[in-house]
Amino acid sequence: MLKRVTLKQVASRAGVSYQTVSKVINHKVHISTEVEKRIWDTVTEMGYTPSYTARSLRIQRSRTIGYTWEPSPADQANPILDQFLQSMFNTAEKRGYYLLCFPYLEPEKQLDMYRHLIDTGRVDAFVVSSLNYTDPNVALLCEREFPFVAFGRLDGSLIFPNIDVDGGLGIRMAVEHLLSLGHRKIATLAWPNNSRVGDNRIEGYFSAMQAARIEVRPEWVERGEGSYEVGLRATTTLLALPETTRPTAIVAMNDLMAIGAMAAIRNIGLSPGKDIAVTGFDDTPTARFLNPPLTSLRQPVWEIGQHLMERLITYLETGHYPDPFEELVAPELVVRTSSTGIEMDRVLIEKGELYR
Amino acid sequence: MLKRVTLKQVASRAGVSYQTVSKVINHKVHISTEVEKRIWDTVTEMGYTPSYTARSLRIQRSRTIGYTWEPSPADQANPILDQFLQSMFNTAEKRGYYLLCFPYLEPEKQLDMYRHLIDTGRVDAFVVSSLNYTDPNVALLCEREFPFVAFGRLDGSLIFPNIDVDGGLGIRMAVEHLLSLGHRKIATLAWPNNSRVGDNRIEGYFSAMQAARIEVRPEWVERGEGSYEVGLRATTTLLALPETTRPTAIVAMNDLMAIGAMAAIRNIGLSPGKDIAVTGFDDTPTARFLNPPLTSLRQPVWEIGQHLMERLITYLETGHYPDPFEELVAPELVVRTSSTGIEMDRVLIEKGELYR
DNA sequence: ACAGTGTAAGCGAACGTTCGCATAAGACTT
DNA sequence: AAGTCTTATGCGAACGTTCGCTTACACTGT
Repeated sequence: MLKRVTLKQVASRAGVSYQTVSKVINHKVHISTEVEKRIWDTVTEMGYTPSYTARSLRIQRSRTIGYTWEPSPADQANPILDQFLQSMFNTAEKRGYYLLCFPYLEPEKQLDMYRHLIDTGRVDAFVVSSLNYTDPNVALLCEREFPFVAFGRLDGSLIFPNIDVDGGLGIRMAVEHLLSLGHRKIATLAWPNNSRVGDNRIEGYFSAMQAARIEVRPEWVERGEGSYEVGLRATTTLLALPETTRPTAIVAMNDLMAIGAMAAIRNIGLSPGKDIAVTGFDDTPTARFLNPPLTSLRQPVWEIGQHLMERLITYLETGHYPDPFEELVAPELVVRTSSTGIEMDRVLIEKGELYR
Repeated sequence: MLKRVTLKQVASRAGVSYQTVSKVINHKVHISTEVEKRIWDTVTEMGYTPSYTARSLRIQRSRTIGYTWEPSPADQANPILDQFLQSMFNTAEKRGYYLLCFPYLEPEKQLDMYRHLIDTGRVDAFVVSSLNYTDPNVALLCEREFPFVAFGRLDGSLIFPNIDVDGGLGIRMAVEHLLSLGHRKIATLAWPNNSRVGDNRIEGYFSAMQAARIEVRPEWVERGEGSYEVGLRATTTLLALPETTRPTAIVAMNDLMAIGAMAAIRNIGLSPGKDIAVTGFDDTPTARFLNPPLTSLRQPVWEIGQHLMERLITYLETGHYPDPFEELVAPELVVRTSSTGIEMDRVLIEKGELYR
């Protein structure tokens, strides 16, 4: 807080010009080993650390990357936030970068926020997530040609480097899993139309059903905003269908709707997993501990954060993005009792095998 | 990315010296209204934004606050992270500050990380959380007299501004709630000794029991590292006690152990909430959706983040902390079926009253 | 002995601000 | 009308780096 050792002080102590010290520190020049050693010794002896700000001013870079994300509603934890952030911090730090986090605001204010961070030179680039079709922030960054990478793609005219989870594939995996268990009447709890992620996921449901030559009945597709309540209500409706069309399995587009679905199943005296199969999406940490444990789809969050960050920093340092420019990764289907009815989790816990 | 408008450019266009422009922008001086208007006009016309880096270099402040936190294990979401971060971003941004987030590393490396951020002048202050008795980072900051505030207190010799949740009070509230329901044989699932937070919480159990003149039997106190498995095993042990000492209620120090406890109760054919009452701590978002919904203690996270940030920034700007220097806030007991046995949640859901 | 070559280190300038002091001009005192 | 006080603006310097150019010097080859 008090003192700050500067290049000049080090230089005068070491008996050289301060510019020479700078060059030694940055390995910019060949220098007599004797002087070099003397300089390094004084540096450590005096505890010199270059001023981040002064360096930034000179090189015109902040070595800082901006990130913001949409906060979860209070009743709903963000299952991947912690890991995603940590993976980005870690990979960024290894290359000398840090993340500047800023609040998530209403659209117009948010745009100003981005502008401000760009114009003040506070960040060199952004990471952007939870995109939707017409994301004004992405448009701004593209228009300004400001560097960024995205978690999530957008199939409009804008092109930018991104990594996305193949939600369609994930749901297809879930449906195929249910088909392999013998289910034929499979319903889905989907998001409203026109959400980028939602459309992608439900596409997997339709394509898997089509591949199995099962006609999807319109009443099997329930839509809503992804909450517990929607899952509960929609499933209650589904279960009231006549015997011939009543689904025996439910594929939810997120865990919370799946949890609601299980509650609805229990409400009418049936047993989730045994009587009606349920799957979710996200593999919320508590999914394992639900009753019954929930079959869900897990995203390779750590890898995504790491790859995004590596690509972004490579771009900042070299001026071009490494391949692949766009990457689509598969989620992993985590099978638990809610779809199979077999309580293997508990068995394994008792045998002490599940959590070595 | 390409151009940057500087003070000098604005000045020459406005026909004044660049220093004058600076003064006008910073409201540092009284100036003829005519010139002032001309300057402001050119500023907006040219889209000038002061360079954050240059300003920082000059004023020797970064207006940046550092924060890191211990990542949750993969099977356990951090229930308050999102909200805590957002509350800090928001209050910081309102006063022109941003948060720099950095990775959580092993102790020695972490100390270097803190040192580095201080010595390079990258941050003006820190927010520190999840303290334990001998936190080397806190010791470093105290020794260097570097500004910081903490989420959590430490009752050693170090004094620093902090806000903490009164975990002891929370547990006392939970125990008193159970007592009021008629329970007398109340067990607890506690953390290992010598964790700052754990010791504080269990103290509430002992004091509430003592106040009710109930002798705590040693076998009622189970300890472990706060996981689902510990909750499951410890509760299985508790339920195997002879009728006379077998607890009718279980107070867990976090939600995950409570979830394990409920599983153990179900394992022996009993019903959590009806036969054995269970309470947790943290009010994980999914707590509401468990079967039965879990009674838990909620921390006023948003207020904590906001107050911490406000106090820290006030210190940075004025040089002294506003009162109170230390603040202890009460958690809120959220009563649900796992302790009462009455399924009011479902009733209310059906009546549409719970989630207006 | 002298030009040519290579290397070690220094020098001045610049990055874009803010800050304190100097100065000019006008207004006010005496 | 000369001196003092305000007020509005300008000026130089500094914050702590990095970068490109120049200088100094020793070493080679003829």
